Order: sequence, then structure tokens, then C-alpha cells
Amino acid sequence: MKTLIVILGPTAVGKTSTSINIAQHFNTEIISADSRQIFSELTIGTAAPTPEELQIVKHHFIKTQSIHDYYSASLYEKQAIQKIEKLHQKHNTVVLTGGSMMYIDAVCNGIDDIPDVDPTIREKAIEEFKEFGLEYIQKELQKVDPDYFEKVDQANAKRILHALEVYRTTGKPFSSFHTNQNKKRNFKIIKIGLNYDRAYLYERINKRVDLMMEEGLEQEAKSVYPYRKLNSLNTVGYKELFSYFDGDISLKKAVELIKRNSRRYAKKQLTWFRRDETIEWFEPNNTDQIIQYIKLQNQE
RNA sequence: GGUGCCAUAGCUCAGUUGGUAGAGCAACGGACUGAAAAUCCGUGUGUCCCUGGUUCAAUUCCAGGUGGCACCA
Repeated sequence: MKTLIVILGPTAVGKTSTSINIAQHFNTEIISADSRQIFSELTIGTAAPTPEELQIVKHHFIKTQSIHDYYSASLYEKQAIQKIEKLHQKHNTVVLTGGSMMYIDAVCNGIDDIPDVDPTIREKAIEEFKEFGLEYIQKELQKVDPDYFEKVDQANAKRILHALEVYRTTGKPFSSFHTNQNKKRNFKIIKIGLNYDRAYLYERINKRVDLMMEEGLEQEAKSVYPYRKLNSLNTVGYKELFSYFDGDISLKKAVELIKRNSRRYAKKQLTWFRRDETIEWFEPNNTDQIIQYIKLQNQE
């Protein structure tokens, strides 16, 4: 049976170098599961693999989209699965690595098929929310999809809006599209988690942000500043610098916030990964141990 | 060496006319089905420096000790 090795972990833990080592060992290629490194305009702030690293092992889904493109976890699921199947024709093992929890989940478990939302309907729903408030959209969802309304985080406008968009686009309740079961994949999935002691991870994050600044993150952010409203730029490392460009905060403050928000992002990733008991955890660069574990799993 | 000031959460500090304590920042926990580096929800995490005294009761008052800062030698 073909295998997909998933290498995951919090930001700045060292997934890139570890996954390159693993991929080299299995003489295979890497699928990136990173919702921000996929944008060609974002390099420094996303800690995208360097040209040298990309030369060692072929990566997919790095810099393949523009920040102006619409993209989503569901699109990623379709494209990634396609790519994995193609790579499996040549390789028994394929490596997937990244920290975007939902993207990884989409590949491993799948997302239910939901029809595309009409963009004008989405815009209109957002307008309504802005004008009439949370309670207004809550009430509508309660009326058209009481099942989902019970389940959903009712304080989370984004979730409510999405359910409404789908309802208005299709005329069917959002919850009716939920199958509540994982998609079957025709390959074996082995999940490798990478992590460090929390204090050390935070130290790495802080240092990496300083490094990004030295490498010219400010310039990079400036170059996309005109498009700051794009969802793809609602991203740690950029949004804080936009506030600085706006004159709302100092540069020093912006850097501090990038560090803090990166730490919080790492924590959030760990919260998500924690409940997945199929993940086997290792220290980064512990390549031999990881390979041994993978071989053991493959024998089963 | 002497005198004075200070010692409370991870940090900076409030506060308790004696009834075991809070604010900012930081931190921690959780949710997550087509925006997910997004979005949302929740949580003070504390030998109030130590020892003894006074007191029904001390983080608070008193004494000594320890540490820090300042000034005088």
C-alpha cells in the first residue's frame, strides 16, 4: 500500500529541514500544507523554503497561487489529493508537511462537498452583518438551519455567515451537506509530530522574527501593503506591519506583536494537534528515529 | 561599615485604616467542515522575601535576618 507521511508541528519548529531529510531518505517529493507559503508574493514572512532547499527536494504547493486568487482548504484538498495520487504512481512514499491544521485535516479526513458560494451573496451577507449585527444573522440561521445553529459557536460571526451563504446559494441548510464521516483515502497515513519544549519553541519564534526583519520583511510587507484588505494578507507578520505603515503603532511595537501573534499561533496549532492521538511526536531533526518509526508502521 | 527606601502573579506595579489580594502586559486552556497564520470562547496562574513578636486573626503593625537600590562614610 502507498504511504503518505505527514510531518506537522507548530510554526518555527523546523518542519522544513526535517521533512527534506525524510523525503531524501525515501527518495520522494514534498507536498506543502501551508496556507500562506502557497502565495508567491509572501516569502520572508512565511519562512518559505529557500531556493536551495527547493532544489534538494521537489516541493509542491509552494508559491503556486497569487495573493489575489481565491483559495480555500477545500480547493487545497482536491488539488493535493490529485497530486498525491500522481506522485504515488512513481513513489511508494510521499511526504506532506506543514502547519495549516485545516489543510492537513482536509487531506487526511476530507471536507464535505459543499457547492461554491456565490460571491455576491457572500458580500451581501457580510454587509447585513455589519449593518444589523450578530443577533440579526443568528436569528436567520436559527430559522433556516436550527440543527447547525445548535452546534455552531454562536458568537462566531464567520461561522454563522458561512452557513447562511451556503443556505442562500443552495436553498438547503448548511448542515444538510454534512456527512459526518471521514473520506476514505487509498493510501496509508503516518503522522509525525514535531515539537520542542514550549519555552525553547518561543525562543526560536522570537529569534526567527528578528531574522525575518533582518532579511527585509518590512520591504516585503510594504510591497503588498496596497492589497492589505485581501484575506491572504490577513496574516501574522504582515498585518502588524500594516498597522505600522498606517502610523497606528511603532515599528518596535509591530515586531513585538509579530512575535506574540506567532507564539499564539503556535499554541493554537498545538491545541488542534493535541486531540489527534494518531500523531507520534518527535524532536525535530531526529531523522533516524523518525525513519525507524515510519518503517515499523509500514510493516503493519 | 552607617542611614534611608523597597521587597505582592512570569514582568511592571496597585492594594488591604489587621479579616489571606488585584490591574496592564505576558501566559495558559478550549472550539474549529470551502477565509483556518482566519475566526470565536474561556482562565489569575500567588508561601503577598524569611524568622519571630503583638493579636481571636498578620501580606498589612513591631523586631531581627536576607536581597536590591540610593545616599553618607
